[in-house]
Amino acid sequence: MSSRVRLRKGEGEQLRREILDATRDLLADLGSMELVSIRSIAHRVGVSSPSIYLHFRDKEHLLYEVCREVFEDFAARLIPLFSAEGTALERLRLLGREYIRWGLEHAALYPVLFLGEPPAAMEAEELKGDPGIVVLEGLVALVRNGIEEGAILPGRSPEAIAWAMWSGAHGAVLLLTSSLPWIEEHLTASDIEMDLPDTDELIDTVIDALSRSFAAQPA
Amino acid sequence: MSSRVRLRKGEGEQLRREILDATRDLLADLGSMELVSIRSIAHRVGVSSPSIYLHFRDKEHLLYEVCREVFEDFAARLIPLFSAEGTALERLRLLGREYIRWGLEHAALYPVLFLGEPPAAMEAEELKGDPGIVVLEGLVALVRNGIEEGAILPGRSPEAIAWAMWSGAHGAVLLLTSSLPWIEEHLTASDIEMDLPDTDELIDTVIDALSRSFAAQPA
DNA sequence: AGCGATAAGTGAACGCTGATAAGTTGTCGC
DNA sequence: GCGACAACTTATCAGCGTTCACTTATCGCT
Repeated sequence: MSSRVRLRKGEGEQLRREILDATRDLLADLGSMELVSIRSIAHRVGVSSPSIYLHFRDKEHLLYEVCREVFEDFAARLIPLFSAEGTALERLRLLGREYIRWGLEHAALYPVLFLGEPPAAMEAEELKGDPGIVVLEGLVALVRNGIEEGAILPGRSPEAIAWAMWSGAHGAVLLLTSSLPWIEEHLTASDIEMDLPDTDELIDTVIDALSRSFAAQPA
Repeated sequence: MSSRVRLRKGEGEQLRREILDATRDLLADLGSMELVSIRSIAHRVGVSSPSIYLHFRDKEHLLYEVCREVFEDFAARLIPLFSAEGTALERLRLLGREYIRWGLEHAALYPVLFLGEPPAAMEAEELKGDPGIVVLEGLVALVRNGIEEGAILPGRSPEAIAWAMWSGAHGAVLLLTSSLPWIEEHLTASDIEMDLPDTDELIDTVIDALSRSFAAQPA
């Protein structure tokens, strides 16, 4: 309850920014959309809860906007790799690694970004420049490129190959951030004997598996 | 509000079963734990909401119990495949396919089962026979087996390979059930041009990618 | 048959949530 | 200095998970 001073007459947009920042921070702290309440956001900003609704239609839109901003960072990290050096396959490996790394760094936000869907009341226009879609398009293009230049085996559609790679990276991020931690914890609590994979080795294995199997010539 | 008749004195456990069934059905209908309220469960069973608490400590435990029952079905479908015919690699392929198929069939429950964690107040003992853990152990054992019999390339730990395969299947199920549907819908709504993968081809591609890349001899 | 014990279930309430409507207050242009 | 409007608050609503105190029906026992 920072007891903000009321903004001057044309400066209402500043509150919008403060709300977005506070929401992003709370989301990263608590790791789940449900735990972030409108009231807690308002409290952190130092404002009453209905003030949120002066700038966002509802909680869903606010969270989507936050996600979209974080997605911009995601896109900024991945898009340069589309034109990195090396063969298309090497660029795919880089991309996969960076994707997983980014996902692990943003463990709390990743599920919100990649498992939820955009608000139902979202107009198609707003979704147009969605950074996630842009990266996906780039990935498919990169695979298509790899097939054309002979680095990737033909036979499968570029979309299937791209989505298969996405599947591997997506699954790895989610297993590492959501399943592995509690399995690890509960194994030590009970007396079940079970070895768990090393994070880095799992990442290497996923990347290797996906890239090797599509490579035109065995590495 | 079916206005149930009150059960006789030793028959209280029947309500427990009715609650579990109603919860499973509601969960499959609505596809999210948050949308299933204690009150809606109670209403469907025809009982007042505090009655739920006569049989379950809280919502989390109730949902975990439902998940655990569904997990039993999951385990029942997968465990036979551990001892199916063919090489370890062929069994892994079967397993991967069945895993994804099961996930797609239980699209609403899959995220609840595989993304949430068990209740914090769960005692280690209760988690002991968790069917998910059993299947995971079987998967690792199968990979270890495959390495020993020379069907799977050594060099990576069995845990890393097993979890890499899990990653691919996990990611494929989640992408197919959560991302692909709304991407598809929003693409047609806006005028973005983008091809999407065919479901069956994506599954084939993921399974092929993961199994081929670990195979000792190229298929 | 009647009574005490207990299982089965309910009604009302608490503090939380997202959201809305109506009201207040500060600030700007004229 | 006054009207208009932007910025923001207070009060409120319905619904959520959960708890407590209460009722009611059934059982075993004398």
